[in-house]
Amino acid sequence: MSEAGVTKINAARRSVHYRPGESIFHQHDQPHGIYCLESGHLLLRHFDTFGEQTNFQVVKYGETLGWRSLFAERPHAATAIALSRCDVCFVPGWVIKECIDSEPALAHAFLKTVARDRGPYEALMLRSPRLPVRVRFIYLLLYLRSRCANLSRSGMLVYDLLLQRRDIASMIGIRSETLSRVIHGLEKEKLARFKGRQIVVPDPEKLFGLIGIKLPEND
Amino acid sequence: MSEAGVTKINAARRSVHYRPGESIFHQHDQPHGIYCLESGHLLLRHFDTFGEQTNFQVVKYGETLGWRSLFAERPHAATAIALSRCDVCFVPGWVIKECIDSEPALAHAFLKTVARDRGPYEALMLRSPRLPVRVRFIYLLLYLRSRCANLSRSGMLVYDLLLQRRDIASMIGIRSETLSRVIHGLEKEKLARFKGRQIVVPDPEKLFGLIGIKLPEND
DNA sequence: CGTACCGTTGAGGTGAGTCAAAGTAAGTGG
DNA sequence: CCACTTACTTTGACTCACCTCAACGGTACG
Repeated sequence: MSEAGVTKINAARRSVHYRPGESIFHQHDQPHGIYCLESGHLLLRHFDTFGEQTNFQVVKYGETLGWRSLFAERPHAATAIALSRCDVCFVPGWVIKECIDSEPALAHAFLKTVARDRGPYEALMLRSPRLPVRVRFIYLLLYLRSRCANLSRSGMLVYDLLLQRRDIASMIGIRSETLSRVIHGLEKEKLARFKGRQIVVPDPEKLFGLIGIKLPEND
Repeated sequence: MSEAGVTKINAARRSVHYRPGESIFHQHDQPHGIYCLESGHLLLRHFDTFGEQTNFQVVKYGETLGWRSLFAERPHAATAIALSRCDVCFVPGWVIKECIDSEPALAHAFLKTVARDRGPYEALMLRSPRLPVRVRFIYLLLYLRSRCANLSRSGMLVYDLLLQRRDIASMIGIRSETLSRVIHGLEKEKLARFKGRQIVVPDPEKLFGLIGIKLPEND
C-alpha cells in the first residue's frame, strides 16, 4: 500500500477502548467503516428471527472486522461484543473507498479477503445437525485453536476461553446442559481437562484424530 | 462497464452446453474463471470431510458462479451439477482481472457482489439444528421461491423443483425418509400439494406465516 | 453471609435417525 | 407393447441423541 494511503488512513482513524461485555456495533446497524482489533478478543453474535442467539466467531487482536457489511452496503449481520478489554481502531468507509479507487492492488487484496472469509460459513461445519455434538465440539476446539490457544512446551494445547458455557454451547447450536455432558465425557476419557474457563488438551493429535483431522494445517 | 471491456470479454468467452447430471466444475478444482448460467438450472453440492454431501444452492439462469473461488485464489468449494439442459458461458479469470484493474467501478461492483453473497451461509438458517425439520423445510421453500417457483394468477406458488427427494433432504440436512413425513404432514394440513417434482402452495402467506415471515420481501 | 448467577447432574420425553420392507416410477430389452 | 430390472419414494417399527425441566452445588460479588 502506498504511503499516501497510509497517511490518509492514519489521519482519519480513531481508537476506542471497550470493556468486557460492551459492544462495538450492533446487528442491524448501518456500517460506517472498518474496525481493526488492536488488542483483546471479540465475539460475533447473531440473533435469528426466532430470537435465538448464535455465536459464530471469535475475533482475535490483529484481525479486522466489519468490511463485509460495508462492501455489501447492508446492515451489520451480527453484534460484536468485547470478551476482554479491547482496543479497537475505526477507519471510516469513505477513506477505504478512496484508497481502493486510487490503488487497484488494494481492490484485489480486499476481493481476496472478502472471498476467503467464510464468515458464518464456519458455522456450517460447527452446526451441521448430522454431526453428533461431541464431534461438533471437537471441531469448535479446532476452530478456536488459532484464536484462543497456546501450545505449551510439552505439546499440550492450552485454551483460555473467555466464554462461559452457554456461549460455547451457542457456537455449536446445543444447550449448556448438553455441553456439560460432552465435557464430562471428554474429561473421563482423559482427552481434555477443564478448569473453569481454561481447557487443556494433553494430546491434540489424539483429540483431533478422532474427527479425522491431522494437525499441521494452519487454517 | 466500458465498451472496451465488453468487447474484450466477448472475445474471450466461450459457451458450453451441458445435459442434466453433467458437472461444470468439481470441488477441489482450481478456478480458472467465472461462469455465467445462460439457461437452465444448476445445483451446488459440497462434500465434507466425512463424505457426506450437502446441497447448498440452486443456481438459476442469469446468475453467475465461480467468482468466490477465483478471487479467493482457492480451489472450488463445491461441485456444480446441471439439473436441466444448461448453457454456460465461461469467462477466463485473467480477462476479469484486467477489466477490474482498468475500471475501479467494476472493483466496487465485484466487492459488493462477493460481500453480499452469503454462499453456504444460506445453509445456516436452513440447517440450524435447533429448528425442527418442518420449519427448515418451509425456509427452504422460501429460499427456492425466487429460483424455482412461479406465482399463478390465483396467487398460488408453483414450484418446479428439478430435484429428487434425497437432494431436497440434503439441502436441510435431513434424511429423505424424514422429508417424506414432513411432506405428508404439510399435505394433510392442506398447506401444500406435492405431485412428483412439482409443489403447489395454495396460500403462501399462510405457509410462510408459520415461520414468522411476511412475504413482500424480495430477497 | 446472603443473593445471584453459573455450572452440573438426574429423570423423562421426543424428534429425527436407522433399518427394513413395501410401493411406485422410470428405464431397458425382447 | 409388455416383462423385467433398477432406482426412487413412502411407510412402519424401533432406537437413541439431545432437549426440557427441575433440583442441586459452586463460585463471585456485594
